[in-house]
Amino acid sequence: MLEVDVTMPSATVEDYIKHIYLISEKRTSGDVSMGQVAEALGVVPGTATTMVKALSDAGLVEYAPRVGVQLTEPGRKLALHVLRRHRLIEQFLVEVLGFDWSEVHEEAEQMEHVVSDLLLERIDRYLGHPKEDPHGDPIPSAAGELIHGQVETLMECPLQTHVTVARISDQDTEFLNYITESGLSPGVTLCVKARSERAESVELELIDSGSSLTLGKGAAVKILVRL
Amino acid sequence: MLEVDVTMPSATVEDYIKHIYLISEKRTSGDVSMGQVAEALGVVPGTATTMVKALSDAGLVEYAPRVGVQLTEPGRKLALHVLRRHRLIEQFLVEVLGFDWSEVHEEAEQMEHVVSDLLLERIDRYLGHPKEDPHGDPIPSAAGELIHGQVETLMECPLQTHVTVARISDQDTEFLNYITESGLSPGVTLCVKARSERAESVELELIDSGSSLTLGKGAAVKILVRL
DNA sequence: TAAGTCACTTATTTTATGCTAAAATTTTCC
DNA sequence: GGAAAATTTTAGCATAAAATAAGTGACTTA
Repeated sequence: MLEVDVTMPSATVEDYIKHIYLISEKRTSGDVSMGQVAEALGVVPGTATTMVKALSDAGLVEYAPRVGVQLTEPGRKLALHVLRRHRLIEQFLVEVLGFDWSEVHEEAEQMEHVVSDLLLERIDRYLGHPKEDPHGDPIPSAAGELIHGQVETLMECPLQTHVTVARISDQDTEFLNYITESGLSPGVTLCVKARSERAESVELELIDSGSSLTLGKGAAVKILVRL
Repeated sequence: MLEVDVTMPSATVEDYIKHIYLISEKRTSGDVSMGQVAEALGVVPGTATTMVKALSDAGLVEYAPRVGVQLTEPGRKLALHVLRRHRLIEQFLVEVLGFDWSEVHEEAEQMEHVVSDLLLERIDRYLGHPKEDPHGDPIPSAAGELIHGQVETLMECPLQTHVTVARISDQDTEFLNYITESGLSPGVTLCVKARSERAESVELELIDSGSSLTLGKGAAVKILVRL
């Protein structure tokens, strides 16, 4: 039986926890499915099930068979700690060593599992305690708190600016299906081209796909984005 | 049977090769014994034998049973590459992030196995291509060359200055035994307090042990030190 | 020169992590 | 209600590196 040591998590364990966190960040519902975990980690579903059960035994996640997985408080702490390492390293590589932001991910992916807390705090201090990494993602604090960039609805956010879908504040399946079909899933980057208060509509451009669409006010206020 | 992949050496393989290099640096004879390897790596002799045979199959070392092990050219290249990573990282931690030289070893020990060549060269450039690490050890070049700090005999080196024993230029067992018993092994730090050309002798103080001893010219010229 | 000792080698196991493949089981969706 | 999709289970494999313990060889010592 697979066992996980919480006091000295392996790189693999850290990666599982990190990805579970990142996936649940993008979701309205609390539970992350095994399929999503497996895909994120690049393993077959059976492998993910085994590992997640081990993580559950270690107290890092709560796991409900056939429902999904969710971080416990210790798990969330670990995830944020790994993310802090990753993002501070990326920021350091870009700011200090002149890397391009597109080059740093792989490097940070390796280093995040070996840098000590001491080194991390030195890096943090050197950078002047940055709040965001080169991709604009927030850097969790040493205490394990993450200040989300401020979130606005599509009716309030600035025009002609790249924003990222953060959350859909509606649980209705029909609506969520429509959102998914329109390509407005959390994490997608878009730009509000125009907004008409009179017509109660916003015109969007999806950056990744290049497509455009128009949304009514009722829908637009349910879509939260961050800058 | 244990196998070693030369194209992507594991941290363990890198550590074995590094230690074999470091041990043979300190020795006059070319061969490193399994006992020394085992002790340096903190494993039982049987483990060292198995690993060294695998390293031999991979072409990184030449191994003669019951005689010892010696790096091949590819092995030496790898050793110097690992050492370059280790020492540049140490230098970076001290110079840029304000670490104390006594704190950096453990950290570098971990990082030396994950930093990419790209990152390493950025670090090197940032530091202005340093020749030595915080401990005074030479940093091998990217091409795999190591410029030894200049070496002088105990009859030529400056007085009242801390120097490190680099090499004993004599193969005689008796003499080497005497050197060892006197505490003058390579790596030991000492200071030449006085030198008398007339009496053909030098008076030494061993920094680590605090003890003193006097050597005749004949012996002193065989002991090479670096600043 | 025989006996003993110490270092080393060999062969075998053990431990630790993770992974796959494929069958069995649930859920979900028409 | 039955097919399809997702998930879990079972069994086993792979890899990397370590330990154990018995056997070998070579120097030492009397």
